[in-house]
Amino acid sequence: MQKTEQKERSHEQILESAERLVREQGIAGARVADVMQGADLTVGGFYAHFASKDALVDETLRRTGERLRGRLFARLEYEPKDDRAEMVLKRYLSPAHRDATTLGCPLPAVVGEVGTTAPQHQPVVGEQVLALIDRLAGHLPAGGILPRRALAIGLVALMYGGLSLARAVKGTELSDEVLRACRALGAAAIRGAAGAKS
Amino acid sequence: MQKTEQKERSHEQILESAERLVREQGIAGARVADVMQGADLTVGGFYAHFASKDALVDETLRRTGERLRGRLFARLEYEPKDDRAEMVLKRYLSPAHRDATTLGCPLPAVVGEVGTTAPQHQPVVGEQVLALIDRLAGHLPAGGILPRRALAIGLVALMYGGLSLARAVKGTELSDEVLRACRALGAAAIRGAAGAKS
DNA sequence: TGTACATCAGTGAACGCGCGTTCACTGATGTAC
DNA sequence: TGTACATCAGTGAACGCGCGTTCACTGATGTAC
Repeated sequence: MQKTEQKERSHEQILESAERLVREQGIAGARVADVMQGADLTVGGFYAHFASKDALVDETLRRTGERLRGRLFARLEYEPKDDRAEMVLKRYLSPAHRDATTLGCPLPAVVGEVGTTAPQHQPVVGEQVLALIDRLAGHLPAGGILPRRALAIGLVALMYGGLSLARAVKGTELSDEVLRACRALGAAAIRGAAGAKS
Repeated sequence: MQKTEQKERSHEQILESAERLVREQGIAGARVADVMQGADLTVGGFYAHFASKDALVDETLRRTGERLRGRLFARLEYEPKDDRAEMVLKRYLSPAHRDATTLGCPLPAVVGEVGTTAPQHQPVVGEQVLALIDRLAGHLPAGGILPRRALAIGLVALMYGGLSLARAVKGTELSDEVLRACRALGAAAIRGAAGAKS
């Protein structure tokens, strides 16, 4: 194996390890030494790949955001157009997504930190939230009770809020109840908007 | 001043300092030394008042939760019954509440941590979320498109999610937009439920 | 009433630990002649 | 083709710092006689 090739592989593995850890443990919880261990490397080598932990976290947030959107909006072409937004809602607010902490949406783990102790990541998180809103808006009906974009924003807040609360009280009855209630409220909002259209 | 009286005063001041810091900086960000400094005391005295930082945080979360509900549901008797839930929604999702980090809802600062690195506070957070849901449910119409409790849960997730996102992107256009969109979506859900009733 | 002692809230320095970051070094790979 | 040297990804120990917690001590307040 070539040297550069080897280094790119390591770089990739560091990022993948970071993606898992940030989703699971948040920003502060994803320690550099643990990230490197998860990539089968030792701490010292980290700074040959990234300028700082903050740089790694920013890159990681971009990638987890992209991957989330990829999974969330995948294979929608087989669904009727009017059902697609609700499909996304159901995927996001599923028990499977709540429990898949190493794979799912990173927002529940990081939004609170960005609002408090990690404001340096605000730009990236802003970008990712916007990207999610735009993508969802593309599957919503226009001319409903709410402007398309407003509905998309509200739904993203509902999804993020519901998933975060469900994860925070994971293991209790309330956790499943939160997911169900948010799916129902979101679906009603989407259908209400579609209904008001005709 | 009597000794016990003095100690009670200090205890109270420690708690008030912790309430401010936890809301502003989250659990990890509210350091024991800073909490004590905020109460005009030094670190060493802390353990005469609380068994551990975790114990302080639990107590703090109970108190900030109670205070939030007090403020959020205050003076509603002057509003028409049907407008009360919407009033609560507007108070929670106001720019003033977003900016009042030392006084407002503690959930945005702590829910993420409880879901990741601070699961020991799950029971208290669960209690507080439930209390908020119950209180809000009391102001919602029965017999709507969603059961009262489900609507209350969905609204709490929407409010928490909207406020958290608005705080995370504070200072950008998106921040105000999130608050507005969530208010609109929540209001539509409440009115929709009320409308379906008659 | 005054004096000696007991109590105890709070102090300040230290402890152990974990974190992000740095750096001298290693050893495998690639290059020059 | 073989040998000497250069490169560089990764190692592992150390650095400085900050955290939660502990503890010997202080000094003001309260009590006994």
